[in-house]
Amino acid sequence: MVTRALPYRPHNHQACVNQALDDARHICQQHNARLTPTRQRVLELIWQSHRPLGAYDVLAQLAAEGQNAAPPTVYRALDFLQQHGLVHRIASLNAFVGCAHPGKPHTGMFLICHQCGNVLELSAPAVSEAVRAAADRESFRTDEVTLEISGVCPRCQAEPADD
Amino acid sequence: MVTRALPYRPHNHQACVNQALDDARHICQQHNARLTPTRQRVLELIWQSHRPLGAYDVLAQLAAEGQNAAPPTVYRALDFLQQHGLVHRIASLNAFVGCAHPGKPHTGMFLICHQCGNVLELSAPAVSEAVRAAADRESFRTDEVTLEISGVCPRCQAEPADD
DNA sequence: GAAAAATTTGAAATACTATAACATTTTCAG
DNA sequence: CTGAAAATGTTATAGTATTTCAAATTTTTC
Ligand SMILES: [Zn+2]
Ligand SMILES: [Zn+2]
Ligand SMILES: [Zn+2]
Ligand SMILES: [Zn+2]
Repeated sequence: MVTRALPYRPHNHQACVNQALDDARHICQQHNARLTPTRQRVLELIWQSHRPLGAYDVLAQLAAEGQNAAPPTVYRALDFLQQHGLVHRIASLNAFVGCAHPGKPHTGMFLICHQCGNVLELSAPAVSEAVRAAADRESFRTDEVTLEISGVCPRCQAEPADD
Repeated sequence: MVTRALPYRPHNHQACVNQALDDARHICQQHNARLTPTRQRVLELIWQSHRPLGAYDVLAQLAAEGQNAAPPTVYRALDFLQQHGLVHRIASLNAFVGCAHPGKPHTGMFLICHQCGNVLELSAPAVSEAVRAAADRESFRTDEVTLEISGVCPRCQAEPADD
């Protein structure tokens, strides 16, 4: 298992980006999918930090770079990246974040710090198991799980809390 | 504990509505909050079924009844109802559903059938516990949990599945 | 009960998020 | 090369939510 940096701790983030791009190239090759320049650029923009980015934020940055971009440009790229498990959509924020465990099957659980905005994606088998069990008990067939925890990360808890 | 009807089974739904209104009156009294006519009407509209309703659906129905209503009218009422734990927002649907356990503290877990659209709100202590434990392990302070399961309810699994 | 304060509602505009529809270009297999 | 498939460009529009300021209503205080 690859150890990943904690989003809210200072770290060599360029390593995160490089890893994400490597993973993406790998996965797209496996899937016979094309990581076109736009798709790759959107992925890079999403990975510029561990904070979820809105589609229109991505759009603004693409436009600033002189790219001919309209909303569908971004949404298509994001759809593609989601489909191949490279980014996740955070429903409670209407925003997108890079997947921390691409390739591995996982049901994401997101710890969202509403102070610093960073998101940590956990894979918590015990939680997934409990969710599955609860759904089973109702004879409910689970297709997708949205699990987003909003709160305060350790780093922000320690800080003076300016607001 | 009060037993509630299962959303996707035929039941005397008027009882659900009456219960919800009774609960609302009770809770608002306890909170020294005013269940004004608009707020009550919005709650009734939300409770017209166990399917989440979009804010603009509520708006359309209010308008059809001749009420002078604009988007803020509805969003204000929904905010109020959420604040007092009478309705929940389903982030993955941008829609609102009546709370099945008003008054009792609970972290909702929603089983959303994407075939019939009905939502069952579970209180699953084992899941809540697992979520809390996973967050604790990361020293993350949990404020809000969004847990939405999309899938197929027992009734729709049994049916021929027309689509 | 009247005046002041607080809460709620009305109304218009606007911001933000996402998709539809169709034309054009690029890629790739045969 | 050529035709089919995939990806992108472009314009318009749909859907969701908030900002702002004014007016009305309810509650509190005197
Ligand atoms: Zn990083
Ligand atoms: Zn933080
Ligand atoms: Zn019912
Ligand atoms: Zn169903």
